[in-house]
Amino acid sequence: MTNLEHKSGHNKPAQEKEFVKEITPKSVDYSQWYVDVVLKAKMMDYAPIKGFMAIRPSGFALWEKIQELLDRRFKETGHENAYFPMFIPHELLEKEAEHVEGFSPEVAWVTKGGDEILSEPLVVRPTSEAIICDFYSRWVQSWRDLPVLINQWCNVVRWEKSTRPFLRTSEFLWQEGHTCHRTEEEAEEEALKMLEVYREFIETEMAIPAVVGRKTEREKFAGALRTYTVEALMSDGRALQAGTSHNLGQHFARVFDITFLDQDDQLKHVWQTSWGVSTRLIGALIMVHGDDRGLIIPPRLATFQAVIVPILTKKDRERVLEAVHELNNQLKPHIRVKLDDREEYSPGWKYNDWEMRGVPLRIEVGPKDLDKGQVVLVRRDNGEKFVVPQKELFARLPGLLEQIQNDMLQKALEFREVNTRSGSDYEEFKHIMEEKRGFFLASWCGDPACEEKVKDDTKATIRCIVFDKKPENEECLVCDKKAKEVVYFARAY
RNA sequence: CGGGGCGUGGCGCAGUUUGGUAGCGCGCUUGACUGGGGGUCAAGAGGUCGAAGGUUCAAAUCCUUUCGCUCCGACCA
Repeated sequence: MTNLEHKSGHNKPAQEKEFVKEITPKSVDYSQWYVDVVLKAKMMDYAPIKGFMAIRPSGFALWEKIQELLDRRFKETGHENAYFPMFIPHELLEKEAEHVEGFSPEVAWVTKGGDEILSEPLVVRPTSEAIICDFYSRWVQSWRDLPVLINQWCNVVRWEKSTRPFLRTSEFLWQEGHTCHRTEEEAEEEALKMLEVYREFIETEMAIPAVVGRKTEREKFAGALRTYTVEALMSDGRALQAGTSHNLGQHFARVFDITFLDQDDQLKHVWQTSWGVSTRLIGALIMVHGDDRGLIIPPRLATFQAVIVPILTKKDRERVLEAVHELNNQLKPHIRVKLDDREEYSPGWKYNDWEMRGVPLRIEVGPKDLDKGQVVLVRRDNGEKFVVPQKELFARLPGLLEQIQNDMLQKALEFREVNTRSGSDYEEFKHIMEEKRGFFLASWCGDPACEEKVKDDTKATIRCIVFDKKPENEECLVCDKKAKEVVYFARAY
């Protein structure tokens, strides 16, 4: 009941007491820390329905930023946005056998419209392959109609048994790209291209280093030929699937009859891909960068990159206010800045509040600073505090924000490297999965039985099969057969 | 779906063992003094104790049923 002691404010070191007391320290209870952060930073609130949530403005702003930055990349790679219905006739979902088997346990049903019982029950989309393929079967006739490169931003519903804010909710927001191609090679290229878009986005904008690879049969998308994945390591040593890209092959094209007449006068099925990332990315952001004081948002993704906190004393109130308003106006064209000139909160209160919300940089301006022609800067990521002459501020800010972004990535990268281990000793592996977690790079024979055994023994799963890397004459980590693949193991969310 | 924890002012909790006038902290309101790391003082507002049924002179407290949340597992973005 350490947790309760903490919450009621007892038995805490004096040092900690100075800071945000509503947040349970990571070291005490990681899950509780996560929940405290999302609630206290006003990212979300629980809905009156299990597994559902409201995404509050400060959480949604992150999603908007993610949308903006990703959507730009989708457009650059030739994709267009569209929108498809939220409801899918059940018979459509049923067409692809593997697909329906994978999703039927978690679909939500609509059986009534008003007072009338529907003759054809509908399901709320858990993903849109089925309904989109139904459209594509009509839209695609000729090789001239290919490729189809469409994306949609929407919500989906999966009736989950256990849910956690952002990481797994029954309804979540995402984007799903759905493409059709003339050849297998082209589809494969598309699937890998979008995987790389995700990886690059997550690393560049979110400052989260990610490993990419292919999913095993056990872990792949229901109905896909191959599934590729972007995996990130959270600060508790568990892996999180941050994005997926599927080569669907012709599985859906066959059952939905998506055909085109090729130049050689042959009627052929298209080759398809689908790929997506969700609001789960927000969960990843929190768990990769956050600390005991709350969120830390990388500057490129931050709604506010810097917050100006004036120190308003009775005597100097007017001139400080005037100065910060001017500073705010000067900075506005160049960085996303917020002036917190509320007078009903003390500066110290604001420091804690903005730190909890993860604003990358704080700019303090008080009477002493005005006298000396300077401002005080405090970095959220490492707490570093330094004085900058006001004249230099303008020139230094962009570089400083970039520095913070880089340092955050570097820190996450180092964490991942320290927590990526490898070896061939199964006992050691079990021990590491139990004690330290993190990624474990090892060789695997390809037998699902070994994969299953690992899961039973350690709760870890194969997160992905590493691209272009084959074991050299090694045995499988689990059995004594010859290894075929190099894989990352980890306990996952 | 299994196992644990929890439902009491907006939030966090005490009170339940042993039935007897609903309490504390934070937040909120008003005012004054304050203001460089969650300020101080004063005066206030706010609760059918998750719901239903039962036992009793009397139920937050005992009994039965039920609903919800949450954590951990099994299943999944």
